Amino acid sequence: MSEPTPGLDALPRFVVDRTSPVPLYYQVAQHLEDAIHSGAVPTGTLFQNEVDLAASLGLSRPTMRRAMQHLVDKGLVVRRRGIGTRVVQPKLRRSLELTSLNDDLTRAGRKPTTEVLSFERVQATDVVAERLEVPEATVVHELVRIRRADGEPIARLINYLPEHIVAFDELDLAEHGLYELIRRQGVVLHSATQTLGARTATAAEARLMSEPRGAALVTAQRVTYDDHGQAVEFGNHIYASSRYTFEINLLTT
Amino acid sequence: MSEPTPGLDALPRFVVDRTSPVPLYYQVAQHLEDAIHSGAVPTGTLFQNEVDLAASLGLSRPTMRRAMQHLVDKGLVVRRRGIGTRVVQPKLRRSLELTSLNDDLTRAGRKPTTEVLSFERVQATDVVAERLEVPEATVVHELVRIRRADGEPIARLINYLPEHIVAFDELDLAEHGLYELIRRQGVVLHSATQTLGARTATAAEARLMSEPRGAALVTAQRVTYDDHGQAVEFGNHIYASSRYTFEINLLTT
DNA sequence: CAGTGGTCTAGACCACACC
DNA sequence: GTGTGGTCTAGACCACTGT
Repeated sequence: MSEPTPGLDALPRFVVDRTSPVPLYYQVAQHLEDAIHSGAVPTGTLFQNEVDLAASLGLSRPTMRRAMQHLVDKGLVVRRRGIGTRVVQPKLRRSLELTSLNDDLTRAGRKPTTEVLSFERVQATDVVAERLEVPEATVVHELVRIRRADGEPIARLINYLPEHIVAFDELDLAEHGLYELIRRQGVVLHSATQTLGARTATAAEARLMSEPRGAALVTAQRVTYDDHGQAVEFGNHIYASSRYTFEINLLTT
Repeated sequence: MSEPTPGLDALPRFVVDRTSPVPLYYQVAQHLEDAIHSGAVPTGTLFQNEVDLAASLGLSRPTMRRAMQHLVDKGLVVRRRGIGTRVVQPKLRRSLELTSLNDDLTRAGRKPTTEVLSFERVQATDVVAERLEVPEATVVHELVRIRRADGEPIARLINYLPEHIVAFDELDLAEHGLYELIRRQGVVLHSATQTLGARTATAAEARLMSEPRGAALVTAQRVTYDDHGQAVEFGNHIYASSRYTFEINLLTT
């Protein structure tokens, strides 16, 4: 078995900034990540061992290890006892994140627009109450939006939120992602669980999404929780499958 | 703001086994995780501070911290400087993993069966070649399977694998998950990228999946990489949306 | 054997939250 | 203030890999 790139690694000059509030391990990790993504350290490269690397940067070994571990968690390198640290395919830019569709589209260089179809207070149905973990018939906010990219309909988003979460209005919603607005109120988002499926569009949905009759839609149901384990949002969404797919990257740790 | 469960935490008697090959931090993390999942340490509980906890277990603080960090990574607790470590809703049993459909079904208590429709060596089409990162028209293995649960068709799985990966036969495939067979050959799976979408079934597909004509199918395309960044598998799958959905749990860190 | 990463220790100082 | 977690150090010993 021949090594893809057996070369030892001489990292470009780099010194940490000990006056910066940014942790040293993070400065190092960031630097190495940039070097990998820029192609300066190609796939297959074997790093110097961590002891020498720590010494040459004037850091302790635990700090150096922490930087390395950060890269492992991101899937950028693989470490093996007795072998070393090797750069792997930098394919996974980011692991799965809790992103809003808004951000996804912006990142893809498209211009998302949002139309708020309705924004009302309603009594929670049994399904909504169960997901949000509130008593049935509790008053919650229901908001329905259409998200378009370059004018084309991408998704119809229906969200339910507990009353106390909502401190914004239609105007804010048309301009900002829902998560951004929630976070802005000091809510710390912690986790989410999402279910993806498919079904055929009803006639009304097809019209709304500019799709042919009977078109296949991607469906998504998502519940988001804050760091107290409280459900802060339940979403029930449909996506035009001809214009949007979900990408999921994962590590096999 | 009143605390959900203000009680300090008195952990049940527990001593680490210093003769075990299992790392101490892992023993501690496992013990705490069990305590959380069993309900012995309910949601909202505030842990003792890590210094005392370390002392009471006869461990150093870094080791205790490492155990804690493990729980944070799993989404079981939240830590805040100046506040403490709090148990959150243990909803996320496991984050997103690279599981085979086989395992998913077995875990759900259903009986998966696999029928191998074909298992041949073919020349890679341009799409397949691109995903597997091999030259066009390279010979690869193509295998087509139907996965059923309790007799009902759930998915049609089409996979392409580089020739050197395949050291198993149809019989193995009918009994074991594909990933299991790949791993058994010493291949270390590292990461995968998956795209989920939807489309309507063709007449043949509808028949195969016991679905009505024009039914919506969930589509999935997945490429799996080993720890050298080599693509080891490309899958192009369809799922009966009436019988299967994808569940995705994620942390917002 | 020599070289690698994996684990663990016993301290230190700092930033932040709450009283 | 006091108490919490966050960072960092300078060592030590071990387990695994390859020669």
